Amino acid sequence: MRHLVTLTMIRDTARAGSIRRAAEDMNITSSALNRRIQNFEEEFGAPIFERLPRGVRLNPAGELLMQHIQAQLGDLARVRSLIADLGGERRGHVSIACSQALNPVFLPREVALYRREHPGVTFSIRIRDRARAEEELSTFASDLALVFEPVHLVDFEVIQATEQPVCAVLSGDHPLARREVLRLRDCLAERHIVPSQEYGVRHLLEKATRGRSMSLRPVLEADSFDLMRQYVLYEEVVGFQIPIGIPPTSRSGLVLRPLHPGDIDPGLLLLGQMRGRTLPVASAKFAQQIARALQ
Amino acid sequence: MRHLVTLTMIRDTARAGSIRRAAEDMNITSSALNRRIQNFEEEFGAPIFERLPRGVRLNPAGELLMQHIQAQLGDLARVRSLIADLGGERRGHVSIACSQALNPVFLPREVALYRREHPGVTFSIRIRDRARAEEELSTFASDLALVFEPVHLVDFEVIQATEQPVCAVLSGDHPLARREVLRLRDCLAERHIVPSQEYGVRHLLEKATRGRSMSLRPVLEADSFDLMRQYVLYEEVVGFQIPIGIPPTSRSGLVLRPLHPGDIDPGLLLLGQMRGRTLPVASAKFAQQIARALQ
DNA sequence: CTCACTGCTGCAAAAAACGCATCGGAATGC
DNA sequence: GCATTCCGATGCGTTTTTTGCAGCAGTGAG
Repeated sequence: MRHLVTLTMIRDTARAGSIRRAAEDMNITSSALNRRIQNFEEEFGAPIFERLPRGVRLNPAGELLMQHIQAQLGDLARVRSLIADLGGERRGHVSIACSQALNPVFLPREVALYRREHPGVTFSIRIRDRARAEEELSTFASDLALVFEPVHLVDFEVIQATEQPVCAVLSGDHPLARREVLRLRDCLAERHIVPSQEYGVRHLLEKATRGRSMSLRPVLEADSFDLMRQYVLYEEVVGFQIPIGIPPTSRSGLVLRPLHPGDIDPGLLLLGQMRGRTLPVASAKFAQQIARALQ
Repeated sequence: MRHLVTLTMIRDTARAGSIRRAAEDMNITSSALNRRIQNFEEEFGAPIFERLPRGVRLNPAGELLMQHIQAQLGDLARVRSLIADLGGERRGHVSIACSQALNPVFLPREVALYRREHPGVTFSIRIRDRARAEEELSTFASDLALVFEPVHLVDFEVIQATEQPVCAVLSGDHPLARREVLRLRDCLAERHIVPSQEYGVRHLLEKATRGRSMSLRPVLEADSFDLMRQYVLYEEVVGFQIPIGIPPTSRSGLVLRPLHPGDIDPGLLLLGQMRGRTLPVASAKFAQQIARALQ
């Protein structure tokens, strides 16, 4: 889109933090980019960049303009998607930021299901921790976010919510695996492994232990749920995850046991979008499908 | 804004209904405009105009695009207004579409009041009947609409509502002027004048007479409330208007008498904006002021 | 100090947009 | 039924805009 090049250049320059660097990235000379920016500022009536000795940075006006640019780009994508849709092509692109837990089962299944109906639709999936996932929405980098226990819900408009209780993950050989329901205290008495700070499961675990003469003493702390799932097969430890992230009961030797209700609060898995935004058709339809699946 | 010229040209072409005519209006040759449109359609990936033997017309895709263009232009105006505001200049522009009734007193007073505080803010006021006023909102031609008894409230987001009873307007010499409260039946027994079809007052009058053995037999039907106010001073007739449109009781010889409650429903004077839209600062502040004044 | 890196600017070349004249087609007037 | 009128499209030469190149001045790190 010819009329948007200046705007996207401004956006990329702001991201790169320097005109020269940005120019290099987009394979033009810095002078060309510099002039574009200067001309834009002149007709815009106000400077949008602060000139620093080490590069440029958006000033407050620029920040405002940047929001406008993002919104414009997003809306244009939405319009194109709508138009493709009325042509009966059902093309489009869905970008979604989601927690790691959705990785192994849920998301692959849902995406495949959707693409079976609409082969013209493409996807980008970005695995992000809950804070970053919300950021993705407000920068228009993703249309949707599917997060476990989001942090600050401003600008996050909930489309669908489901409770997900924290469960213990262990090997079938583990002594605790014989019981149907586990107490959190018993789990923590064993050797255990927990996700790192930025994840919702960890947050809920800390909330559950705080002020109850229990404490987390993990033998392993990791930011990969997949790794932790594998690890319980190698050492006799207890892991913690939410059911949606566990592959179907198979011969993997992995066992999932609910924790006693009352020992730990269930968390919320939320599907959401940027508040007030109108999503492209493809994204909106996919959101509907996921919402149904979550119920 | 250089990057918007193609978009505004497309908009104006759609309005003009023909490339040649539009090109003439904007003082360029038709070939230049034609090429712009062709190039845009090519990179957009779909035609947006239907080529007719007598000109062009937007196709469905074009209609969608047009909404996008309007939204973009509106949002850019909002951003500029925000930026001007953070510079402490308090500049901006307010465009408002309103019923004729607000003409003589209310709007001039409120605009003057606002401009006393913020001399940098300019106004456009468009007098429109209620249907057109709502149209203005959805085409982004006006930020605000202040209308008496709007027609179809979709896309019309009410900011403030006030009841306005229909009153009789007559000369001080008129026989009915001696009574404090008038019956509608008595008024219609006299020679009377009414606004034309498109106005809310007329609508309420017809609603009040329908099926009650009363009927409107106006000696004069006009689309100017000002004219009708003047006319009652020249002939012994009864006019109908809402209080907000009547100049303060003065030596004009004009008398305002309420109609008996129950004879006719009061109408609603509504201040509204395009649903879901974020208004520029100046318009939002002015809307607040008007909302207070209406209470 | 040197060095590296920044944004900025004169000038010529390349690219894009424009005006002019004209074509073919479809509705309108007589 | 034919001339007229109005429409969008297009080839071509000219004008305007954008770009690349090279070099400038300023700033901070080592």
